[in-house]
Amino acid sequence: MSKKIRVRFAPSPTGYLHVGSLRTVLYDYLFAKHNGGDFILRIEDTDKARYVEGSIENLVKILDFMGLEYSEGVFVNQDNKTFQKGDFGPYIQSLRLDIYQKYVDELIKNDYAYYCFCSQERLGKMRKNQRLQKLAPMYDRKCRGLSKDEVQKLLEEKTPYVVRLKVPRKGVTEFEDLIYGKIKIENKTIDDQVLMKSDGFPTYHLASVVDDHLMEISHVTRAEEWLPSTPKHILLYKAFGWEIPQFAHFTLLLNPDKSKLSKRQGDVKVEDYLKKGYLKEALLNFVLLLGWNPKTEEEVFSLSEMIARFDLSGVNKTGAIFNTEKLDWLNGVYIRKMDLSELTKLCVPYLIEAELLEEVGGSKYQVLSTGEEVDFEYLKKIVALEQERMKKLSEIGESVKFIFSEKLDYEKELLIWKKMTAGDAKNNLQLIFNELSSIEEKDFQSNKLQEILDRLVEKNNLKRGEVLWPLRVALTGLKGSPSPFEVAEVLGKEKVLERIEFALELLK
RNA sequence: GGCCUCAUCGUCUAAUGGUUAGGACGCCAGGUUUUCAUCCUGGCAAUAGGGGUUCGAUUCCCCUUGAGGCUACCA
Repeated sequence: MSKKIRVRFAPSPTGYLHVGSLRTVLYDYLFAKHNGGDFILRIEDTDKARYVEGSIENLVKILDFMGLEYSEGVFVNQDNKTFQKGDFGPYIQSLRLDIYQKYVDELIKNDYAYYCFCSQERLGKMRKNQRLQKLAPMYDRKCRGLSKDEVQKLLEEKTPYVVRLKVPRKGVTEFEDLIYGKIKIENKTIDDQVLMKSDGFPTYHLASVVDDHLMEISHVTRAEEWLPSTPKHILLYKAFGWEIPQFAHFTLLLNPDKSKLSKRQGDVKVEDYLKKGYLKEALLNFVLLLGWNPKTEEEVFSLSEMIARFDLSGVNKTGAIFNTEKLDWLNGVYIRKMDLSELTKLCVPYLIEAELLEEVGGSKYQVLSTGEEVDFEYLKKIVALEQERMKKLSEIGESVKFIFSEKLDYEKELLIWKKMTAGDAKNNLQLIFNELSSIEEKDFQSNKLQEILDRLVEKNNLKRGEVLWPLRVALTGLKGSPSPFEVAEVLGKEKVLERIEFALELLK
């Protein structure tokens, strides 16, 4: 019977969720769920200076929105206050200071760690010199040789100190990474890492090892940047006499110039992408594929399909450039697949933001340009016009603006199709106008209008384009748009006739 | 500088000793369509370089080159 798989996502509350972290959480989550394990959220806030107010709440909210549900960790209640749950105490490191203190004392007692009283100033000078001499900057271990009495004296004098790991000077530390394979590092190249800072907070290294052990994490999963410090962690597990968990390091997401994905070269916040109108499904699916493949040619996966299919053997060792071209395509795929009501719900905020509508309550909306009141059902029809061509939700305002306009603005030449003359266009529009005038409002439906106009084309021995192009332009004012039948249905008889009259006027 | 890691089309990737090096996005061309989009068909496009090992290397080994990460009392 193998040990229960327990995986944690352990972000620092520095303000927002990075898209790279989104991929890491996704992999964490999928790995845990695929193996029937536990998925846990732990907040690593051991750096007071970098803490950003509200970021824990924000993080929890976004994981929740993404559907990446965890069973232990930090939850946010309705008053927006955090609380913890689980068998292993608080999952916020700043609330666990006494625990780390206890373990650090144990380390010192057993001679695996030591007090260091060196000032930051001395350390800085030391490193500068090392650099000048082309040496690797490393702590020179000055305090490692302090006698018990000396330490005692300095402690009594209240000299500020940190606690450092006593790294063996000989030997090799190695481990088997689940993604990278065997990693070997000579101990002499490992620095005597600070474990406890002078403010009484642990460093990442200590806190994560202690917590991963205490929370019974079976697989330590994190980004590649942690690969070089893993031997330090192994040394800690050994010093404590603890079982060493499995490690899996995931590659970084990259800028187009292949450096670590950063703010300077584009958006990195998950919320930025959500705001732009990317669907969570598309975003998840996209980051999934940035470093994992199913070994088949499938590419579109729902969350539950991902859980069923994900395994570490499909995870790559090469960092992937975060290039959103494919994300745009995937987003379109998901938009087209989406239920129309759902899609419309998501589009409404963008229509409001584009200042086309205003919510008046009771799922009624007011059209700002005309003052008309419309309902949700009507908005569904409008969204349906664009469902096939939309790449991002944020495009909806611009692309359906023509529906809401009181008066279209276009060049009259646009009404003329191919080799037609202005006169032809005018005649044809007149024919259409006459025909549509005689139709009842209730028959203003896409398929009926299509029949009627097809008949009109045939009767007058015209080409379809000679009728449909001028009509479409008259109704939309656009070079590219949905078909005139669909637009006419949405617009209704009165507006259709108005717009045709307006076009006829232009062609005079 | 030291340590660690990585290297297939522009991008995401498949192929772990034998394939015309496959797919997807993007791009180009054609078809469908009144237009745009969708959809369909086709095309362009890659094993960083050099040595080995082998009958045979994208694949295994070495070197070079390139790229990235780490090198904090940040995570």
